[in-house]
Amino acid sequence: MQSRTPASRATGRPRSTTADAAILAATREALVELGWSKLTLGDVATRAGVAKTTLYRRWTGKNELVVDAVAELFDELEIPNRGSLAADIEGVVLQFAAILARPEARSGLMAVIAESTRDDALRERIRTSIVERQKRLVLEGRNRAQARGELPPESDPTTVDLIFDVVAGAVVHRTLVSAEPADEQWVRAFTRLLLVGLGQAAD
Amino acid sequence: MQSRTPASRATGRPRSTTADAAILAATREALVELGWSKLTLGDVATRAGVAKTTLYRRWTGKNELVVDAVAELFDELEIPNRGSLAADIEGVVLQFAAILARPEARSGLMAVIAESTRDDALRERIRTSIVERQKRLVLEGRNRAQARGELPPESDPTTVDLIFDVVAGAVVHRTLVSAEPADEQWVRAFTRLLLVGLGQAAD
Amino acid sequence: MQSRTPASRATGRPRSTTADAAILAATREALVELGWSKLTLGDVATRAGVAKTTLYRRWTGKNELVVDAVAELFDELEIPNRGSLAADIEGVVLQFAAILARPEARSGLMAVIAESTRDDALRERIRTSIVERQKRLVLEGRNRAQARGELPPESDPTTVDLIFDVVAGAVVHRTLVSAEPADEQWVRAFTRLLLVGLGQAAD
Amino acid sequence: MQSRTPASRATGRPRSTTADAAILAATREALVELGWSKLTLGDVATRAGVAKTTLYRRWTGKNELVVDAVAELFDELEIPNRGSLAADIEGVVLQFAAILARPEARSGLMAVIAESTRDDALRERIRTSIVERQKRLVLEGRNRAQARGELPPESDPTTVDLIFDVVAGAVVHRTLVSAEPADEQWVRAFTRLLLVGLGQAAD
DNA sequence: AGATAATCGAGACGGTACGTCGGGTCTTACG
DNA sequence: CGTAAGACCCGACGTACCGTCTCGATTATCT
Repeated sequence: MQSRTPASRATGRPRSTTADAAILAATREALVELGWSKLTLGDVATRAGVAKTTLYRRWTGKNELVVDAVAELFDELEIPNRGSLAADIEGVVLQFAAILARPEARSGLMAVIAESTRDDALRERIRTSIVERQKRLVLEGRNRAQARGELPPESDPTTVDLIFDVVAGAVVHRTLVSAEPADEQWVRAFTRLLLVGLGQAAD
Repeated sequence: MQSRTPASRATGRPRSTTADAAILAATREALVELGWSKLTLGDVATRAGVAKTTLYRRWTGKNELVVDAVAELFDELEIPNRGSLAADIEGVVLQFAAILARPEARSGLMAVIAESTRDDALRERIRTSIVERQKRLVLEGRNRAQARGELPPESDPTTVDLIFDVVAGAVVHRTLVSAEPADEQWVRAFTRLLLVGLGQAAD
Repeated sequence: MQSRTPASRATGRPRSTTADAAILAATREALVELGWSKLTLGDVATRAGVAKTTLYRRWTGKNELVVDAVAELFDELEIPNRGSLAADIEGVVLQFAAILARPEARSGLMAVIAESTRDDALRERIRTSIVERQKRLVLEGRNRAQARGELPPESDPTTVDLIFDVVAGAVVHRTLVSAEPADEQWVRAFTRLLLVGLGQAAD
Repeated sequence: MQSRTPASRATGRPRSTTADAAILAATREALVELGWSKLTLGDVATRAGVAKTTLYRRWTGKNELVVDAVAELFDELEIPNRGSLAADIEGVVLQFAAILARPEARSGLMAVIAESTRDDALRERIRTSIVERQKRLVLEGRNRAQARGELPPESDPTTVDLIFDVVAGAVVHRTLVSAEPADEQWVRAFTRLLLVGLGQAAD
């Protein structure tokens, strides 16, 4: 995840193998307690039982560290096989909402996105570590729905991006901006809208 | 916008009436040049030709100031009357995307949302100043579509919230997270998805 | 004391006559509680029940105000007639020491002297308001001693200055720098030294 | 001079050894140019080529810093051996007057004394760093005069304090309060007064 | 075994911005 | 005009973190 250069490592004391995980865990812990803006790297280092030097040797700054700490959270997402497209969508959206309900995800994710608007390297890191990695969910769900015959065998690749933006964007907006819970009722209404559209939604 | 108490202002020198606008404009200018994280209140004060104390007398901190500075940007949004619901949606989404393309909106908006995850007062301020204020667009669009007969005369109030989250969330996610432009082509695809849903989208 | 211009006062509301005394009293009170460096003019104004404007209209700054407030303290000094030069000296020195034991004199006096090292106008004000005004004590004491025949009828004017510097300097140094009390025992030893000198002091 | 704890310094980067001297020199330089009240710690740090934090790590505030900066000035005092007590006194008093003629001593010394009237720790620091340290001059002068037979072999310890207060006080008062130069003529008259007293001074 | 070399904890370093405080000025409405 | 109130600009305060650096002490691999 961070920019190691394992090739040139021949001699000298090797880096502590446990430090990385300790630092990322300490980062999430600090995010929960303090939030993004009050999180300091000195504090993270102290929590991780590590010197500040060690931290800076592995990450270039606060942004990169938090991206890595947050990215891991989303790896636990999985699209369930509930027998229908609607049920599958509802399942994964609920999982996503559950992650966004955790404070380390809430403040960490939005903050690095905000920073990324002025930092191309950071944006790329986010894209690689989070966005592209989770598009697998949309792909898998579509494949399954096509196998079931619920969706036509289409192959427009931009549709995946569109759906990802709509699903992720709606859940994020609901939970973080509107600050309302994405509970089962909301998820059902959202899924219905996604499947049949506005025109038929009122049937 | 900021917490004035105009009732109790009887004595002493009155607050400068021009300072507010100058400060908000300076804030947007600084957001463009520096972005959220490098924006300092001292710098904003200097740009506005105002003392730091004057700034702190009116806003409690960076977050509140930026919320107010950004909120004004969205007031220029208007839902056009293009004759059909699809065309109306496309029009307002394009306007929204245009605002989000401006750097002062990009970094400012996301940053305050990030901070609001740990600050209830800030979240309320965002909700009042930005979110609720712009829901008027969804309401007006729906009314117009119902008058045209494009939508059934429905009155579920949560539908407005849902649509707002889906539209705003999708555009924000597209432009800021996926970091792709919300151009005409994308907007058309998104509007189609919104109107007819996934099931019919591939016709 | 302060720079009034009573000639040109013809029209308009007359200055409050009680304000001056209230301000000087408030200054001494604040000196006691806070000391020189923590004394603020805003606080003095509040204590005196007066607006800051009123204060600045009458004094140009903190230094001038404190000089005036402190100068009044020394006006109560009087050289007693105890029948002998030694007794007279001891009496006036004890009075002087008593004034220097009061906190408003301690911190106020030294502070304005310190400031006067960089401010000629302030130094002149101190000289006029305090130093020259109290040299009357030395003159009177010498005249009385000459009348008694204790001192030869000398007329070197610089001797007065010398004695004043020695007496005032010694007491100030004893109380403020060495921070020891100028009690009766010390005053007796000092007077003996002053009268008969080091050579005979050990008899 | 400042509160080092050299015992506990085992780990971490050691403090810069050159910084102390640079800071004290910068302090004296700033005292000359600006005087006490306009001297700022930020400016001193800049002059010394040092960060403000480094300065605050070693001194607790302006007062303590100036005490140390000024105290060094008096270390150059030495009582000369001119063959007689009178000549020795005149010599050291002239040296003392020369130091007090320097602006860094004038405003710095009086200001810290003024502050010390409200700050016991500061008073103690002044006493240790300046007053007690220079009493060596009186002791040495007395010993030499006793060896010469000019003074009786007396041993009252309070006499040293008394003489110190009288000499230091008189010179300080002459130069800073009366604001007249302590030139050779004045020093001669003062020494005569000190040796033979008022009674015989008019011979 | 000893040399070499990169890592480690610790903490001082030069900076930058913070949010507050006080100084002295100015602008109101009132007397 | 004087006054009380209080906003104004300005500059310094002392603190907190930043990211870098310099230590002595480890802990590996390579002679």
